[in-house]
Amino acid sequence: MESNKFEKYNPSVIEDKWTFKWEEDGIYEAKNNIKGKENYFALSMFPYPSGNLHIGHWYAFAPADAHARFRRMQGYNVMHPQGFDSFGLPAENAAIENGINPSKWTLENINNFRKEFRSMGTSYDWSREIVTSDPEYYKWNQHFFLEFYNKNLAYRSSGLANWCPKDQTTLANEQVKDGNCERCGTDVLKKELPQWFFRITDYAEELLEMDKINWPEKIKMMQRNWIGKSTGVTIKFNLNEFLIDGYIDTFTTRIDTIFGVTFLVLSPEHKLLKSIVQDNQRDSVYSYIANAGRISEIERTSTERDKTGVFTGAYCINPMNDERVPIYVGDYVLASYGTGAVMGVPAHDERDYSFAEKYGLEIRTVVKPQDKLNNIGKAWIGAGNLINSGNFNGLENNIAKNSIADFIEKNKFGTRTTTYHLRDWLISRQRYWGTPIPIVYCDQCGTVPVPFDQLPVLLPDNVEFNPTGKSPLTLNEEFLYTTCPKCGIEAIRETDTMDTFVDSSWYHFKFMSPDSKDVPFKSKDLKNWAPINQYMGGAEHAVMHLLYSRFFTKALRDLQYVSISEPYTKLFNQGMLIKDHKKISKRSNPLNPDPVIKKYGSDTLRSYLMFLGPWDQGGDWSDSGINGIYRWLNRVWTICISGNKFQIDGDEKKDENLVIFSHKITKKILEDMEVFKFNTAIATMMEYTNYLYKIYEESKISKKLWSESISRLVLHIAPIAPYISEEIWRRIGNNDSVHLQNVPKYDDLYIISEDITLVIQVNGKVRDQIKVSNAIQEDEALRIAGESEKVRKFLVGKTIRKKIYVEGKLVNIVAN
RNA sequence: GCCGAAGUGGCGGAAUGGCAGACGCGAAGGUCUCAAAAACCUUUGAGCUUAGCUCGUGUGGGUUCGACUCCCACCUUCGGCACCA
Repeated sequence: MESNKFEKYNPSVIEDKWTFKWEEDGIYEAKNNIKGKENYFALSMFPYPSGNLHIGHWYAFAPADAHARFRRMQGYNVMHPQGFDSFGLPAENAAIENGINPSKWTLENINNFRKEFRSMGTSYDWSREIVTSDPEYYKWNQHFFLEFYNKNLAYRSSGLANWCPKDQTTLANEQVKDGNCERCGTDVLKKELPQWFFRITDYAEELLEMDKINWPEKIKMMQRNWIGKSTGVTIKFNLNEFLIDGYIDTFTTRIDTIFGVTFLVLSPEHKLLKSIVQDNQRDSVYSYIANAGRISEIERTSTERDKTGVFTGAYCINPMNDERVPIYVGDYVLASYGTGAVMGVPAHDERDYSFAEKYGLEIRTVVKPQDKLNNIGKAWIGAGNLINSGNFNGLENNIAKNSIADFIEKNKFGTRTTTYHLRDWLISRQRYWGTPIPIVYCDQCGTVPVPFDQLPVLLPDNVEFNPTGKSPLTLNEEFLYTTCPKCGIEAIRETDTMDTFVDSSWYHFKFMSPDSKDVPFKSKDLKNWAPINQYMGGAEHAVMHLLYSRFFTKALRDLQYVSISEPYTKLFNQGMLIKDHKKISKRSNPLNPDPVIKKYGSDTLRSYLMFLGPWDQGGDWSDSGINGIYRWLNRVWTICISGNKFQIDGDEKKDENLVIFSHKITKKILEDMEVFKFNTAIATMMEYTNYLYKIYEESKISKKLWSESISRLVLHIAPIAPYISEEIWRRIGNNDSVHLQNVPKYDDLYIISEDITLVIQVNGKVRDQIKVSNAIQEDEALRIAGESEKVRKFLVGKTIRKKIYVEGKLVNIVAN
């Protein structure tokens, strides 16, 4: 046994110690202002407290924390807060299944999460914590709801809503994926219900403006597609023959094909349908409508399904040529888009084509295909010149679009129109665990908003959970019955609660002003912190949370609560962590961090997750790979802790090489950390460790340089592995936390070395490498290259055609 | 069907016009040990007539002195959207 054997790296001891100490010293609590420092708000999308943190959570939060720590060490005054998006279905489902109180269940989970977040080594400022199910928080949801209501940004409307039969609630359009409930995957149905909406469509145009935000192009594209702007013409088809002063509006982007209309199709929900249907068709039309209401959304919108429809017996008039056009009902036409009615142009629209083919309707070509082969057996949707189109014959169809639109507007047949795929945000949920909507219904006064000074409308505690499709709050008489704020007679409350995406639409502002009680946030705080400098989270929120948040910010701006238009200046989306080719999830592919932490410690787990690959592309977990990181941290520990065996004066050449290398790795690491390339930053730290390890074994370096190099290494590691770096930092003689230090510096003077390696190629293949001075000139380089024996070998019997010189890098001799 | 991203050793990945495979895992051999583990050292893309050479970044073409990198076409995988008129 060695007598002077140094202490071994023991993660569990040092990690517990520093978690406690950091908390005690409050080193991560953000001051609103620090002289000479720029504020920096780094935010991870806050979690739903679902039980315990799994490694998927670690993958989302640990690299984000490392980046915030890096910014702090760059000298920013960083705020990196955390909170809990704690309203939502799982709590209520747990209550239904196991009889646990949702509030209790939620608070227990939050306690787990807090504890586990601490053991992750996060630098969160817990003094700003947010819990959305806390009345102190959700009263502001109600407050904003009322402000929206007063500004006509919130309204109640009856109509067909997306209905999830399993979760027993309505859903917003954004929360239906492929016709399934985004949460549970159940087929979504349509249900007629009065529901509350936020008028997000008022902001459709502004939401399309994304030039000023630094977000991944992918997310911007998804939002653009979701908003789905299209421009065209709404044109009226006269119904006088059947309905006095009646007409049907249809929206089209292809007004150039107006002369090709041979039928009209109304959606089964179209409001004029029942007034125009003729007696001999009434039975079949009514049974068709009834049937359309029964089938699920996925079935109805499946592109594979045959187009079906029924003739109504009625006709309308095409204003452009006064032709009589038969009107059908067909469920391939959606009530929710455009006007809920389409003009059928089978020759130039694939859907209309298959409908016409099925029902034997005329297919009239009005745009002549440039390539005649393309007109066989399907619709021609390409460009061409107009035929069969009256005065517009011969025009190129894209030009005709304009001319016909002008003509239509001049003759008042219709108007140019812009439509959007985006629908208003349905926020009513027929569930308990959410923010009560602050509205009272009075027989005398109608819909009455709860006055601001009566907020919050508290969510009652004792409620029967009985998922019947009615909000559980309807069963709580104490909640349900109230008096009208206006006239004082008995009235009932709105019993639906708000979509939990309302909670997360403005939470970032509350972090800036956590103590504000009388107003949601103080303008001074907003001035200090808004907008968020760096937002980090998954791409699954592209058209939900991230869209709602942008809308909310703009609405709050127009209500003069905030002065910014975009909440998140920069956005980074991490990829997905997979294991065995499957997504890691609590149920199907679990990966529990506890045994990993027990065996290796938090630092190793954090570092490994960042080392797996580029954060934005996701990672592939392997149980054996983590060994490498653990070995690395042990090596770091060894070279830093194991005492002073170095000479006062080192070897001059070795010292110089180490200095050069040190500055090089710092440059590389700083560049990589800046843009979230943790994997290559760690690889560089490993290279540096390996280099130092060799020196450590030889012991031939000056003492001063050695200790500088060790410090440099520890400072670089600090954001990635906060515990081991803190422990080493203190042990090598520092009194302040490593996390309050500045990142190491580099100087290009050291990086540009005097010698460079000149690569010499013959016909593009490397044949020699020669060390030369970095001041070398072209003619000198070419001469040296030509003299190389290795190069000459490949030039025998050949004629040199060309010589290429890339400054300071390479010579290529072309010969044949 | 449409839009987007990606495809590199046994594996995760690096290199974005100039030495392909950094860094790590795994594997093989060695040192230490009674032994094992750990640790450390060496080797590790394939092939060949092995001081060296040839081939090699999904497939096929192209641009270039030079291509993983740029252009065209295709294949595969993964995301998103999908009867949006």
